[in-house]
Amino acid sequence: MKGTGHRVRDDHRGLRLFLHLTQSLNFGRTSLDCHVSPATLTRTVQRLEAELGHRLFDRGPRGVSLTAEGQRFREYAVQALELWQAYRDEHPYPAELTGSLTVFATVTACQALLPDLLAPFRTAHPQVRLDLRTGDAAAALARLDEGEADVTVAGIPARLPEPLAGRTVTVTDLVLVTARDRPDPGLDGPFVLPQRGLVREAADRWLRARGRPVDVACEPDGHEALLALVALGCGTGVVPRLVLEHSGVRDRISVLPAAPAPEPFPIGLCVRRSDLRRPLVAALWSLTAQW
Amino acid sequence: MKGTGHRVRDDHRGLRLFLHLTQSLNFGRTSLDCHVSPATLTRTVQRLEAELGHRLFDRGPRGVSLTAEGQRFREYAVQALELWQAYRDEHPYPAELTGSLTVFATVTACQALLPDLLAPFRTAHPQVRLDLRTGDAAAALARLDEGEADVTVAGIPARLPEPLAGRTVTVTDLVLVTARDRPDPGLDGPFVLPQRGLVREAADRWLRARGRPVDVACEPDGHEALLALVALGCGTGVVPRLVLEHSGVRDRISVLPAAPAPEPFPIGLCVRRSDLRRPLVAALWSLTAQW
DNA sequence: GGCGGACGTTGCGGCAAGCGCAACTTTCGC
DNA sequence: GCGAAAGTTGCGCTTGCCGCAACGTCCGCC
Repeated sequence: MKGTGHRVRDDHRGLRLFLHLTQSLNFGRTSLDCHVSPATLTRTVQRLEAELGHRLFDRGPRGVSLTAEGQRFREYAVQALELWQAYRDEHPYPAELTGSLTVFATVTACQALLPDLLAPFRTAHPQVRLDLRTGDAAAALARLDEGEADVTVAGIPARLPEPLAGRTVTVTDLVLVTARDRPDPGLDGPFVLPQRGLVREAADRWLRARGRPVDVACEPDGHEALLALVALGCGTGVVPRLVLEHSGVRDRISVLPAAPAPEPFPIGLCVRRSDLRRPLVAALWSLTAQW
Repeated sequence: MKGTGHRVRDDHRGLRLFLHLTQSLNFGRTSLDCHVSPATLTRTVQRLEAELGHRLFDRGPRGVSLTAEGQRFREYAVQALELWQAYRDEHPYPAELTGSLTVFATVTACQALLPDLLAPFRTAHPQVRLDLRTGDAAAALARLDEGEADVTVAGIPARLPEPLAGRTVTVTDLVLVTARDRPDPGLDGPFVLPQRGLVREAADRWLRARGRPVDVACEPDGHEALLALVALGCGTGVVPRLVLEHSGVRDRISVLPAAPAPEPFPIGLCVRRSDLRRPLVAALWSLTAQW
């Protein structure tokens, strides 16, 4: 599959992209954070500029900056979205929705995010049966594809496979951890890394950027297993900070200062785009706060 | 050519259709006034309702009525459009646009509408050369098709050919007229009707609705010619009220009371949809008030 | 001084959103 | 009962918008 056309109408996506860009002032950054291709972002802004008849950004070689017209349009965009949100807050999806929704989440997400994240939806639609499955973050997107889950809550890659829509709910960062009561293996000691998945990829990038040979001592499957090995002194581990903070073994682990700041690690909701039409999914989507 | 897909992005069309419908409470009426097919209107409302998760209208056999949620959404729609309009008023298309625009208008439109209609555009963009052509209303749309005009100001049919976009600027009604100083030929006397065009079609419908045999005395080409014949006492004429009011011979003509109220006659702007992307056309479009 | 990477833009292919036409259902009036 | 009127729906078609990948440009770095 190559391109997709617009899948589901979202009248405000252009405004949201624009607003994010006014803050990041960096096309690549916004493109990653909002899970759209750079081409789409460029064209979305071009389209806005054509409709308005004004340039919104000055693209200098030294980065982009907001023009005066862009600033005024930013005010409009903020107000328009607030107006919409006010309407949505007052008139959410009708209660008494029934049916069931299958949510797939990582263990960490269950502990750290799910309660707060789903509370508004649960309050509004107590009749809806929520089936919650847990598992490896790497399996989350596959579950969506296979139709075995309607929503996932997990780390999400910057670029999603095409039929999916993602929304970042929070960001954490990766931390390097060692056993607290063991001699410090340091940043050159053996590493304990996840076998696969987003954390592994991010860890690989980070380690490669340091340019030193890496000794991988073991590659457990799952964050809890990884932390257990680290607590046992098997080496230096890499995990999202959020995982560490909610771990049962956090008392036995300490965080190493990381030389180049590790990249932020986005965690969010993911659904099939086509499902945004289903009332249940749309209700959940609209009842979860935008990051 | 059958369907068209959406031609030019107009984020607010759905809201405008919805608002018109809240006032007419009649799908057919709104469909005609806004120049969209009944199917499109139905589906636009259905789409809104699906996105919101609420029914906006109750479709009873006895006509449609706004639901409570519809009323609240109406407030939102009004505010959203006002916000947008406020932005547009403050930041119209940039001045210093140059180039030329060919406007085609009927004689009546030139006299009655053009000055007020184009004043804001002229003020904002004095550099733009305006080529004004006049002619038969029936020829207006053909001129657009052939690319010989960029904009027309004329009576517009309820259903436009596909590649065109129309906007009603004002409405007038048809009136029956006779020579003031002649014996009244009455409503059964000979008629003077335009040879073709929208007025002829509307006149035919009106006459047919009365169900009496019609004696057409002459079929001049153009409203001014028609009024001249009427002033000469050739028979009873049918013209838009606006034409009569701006005619040079209006002193010699009097209006007959019409038995069934004649249908309103919309007059407006018309452009090629694809041209809404061109800065000049877009500027003109955005600087003309919505009816 | 050339080479590589970061950053934004553009050519291209493709999917599906959304349009109008026409047929259909339901309701009301004569 | 039959026909007109009003809204909905099946259908085919166009085209807007998406992502991919190639491209141009500018910077820093050895």
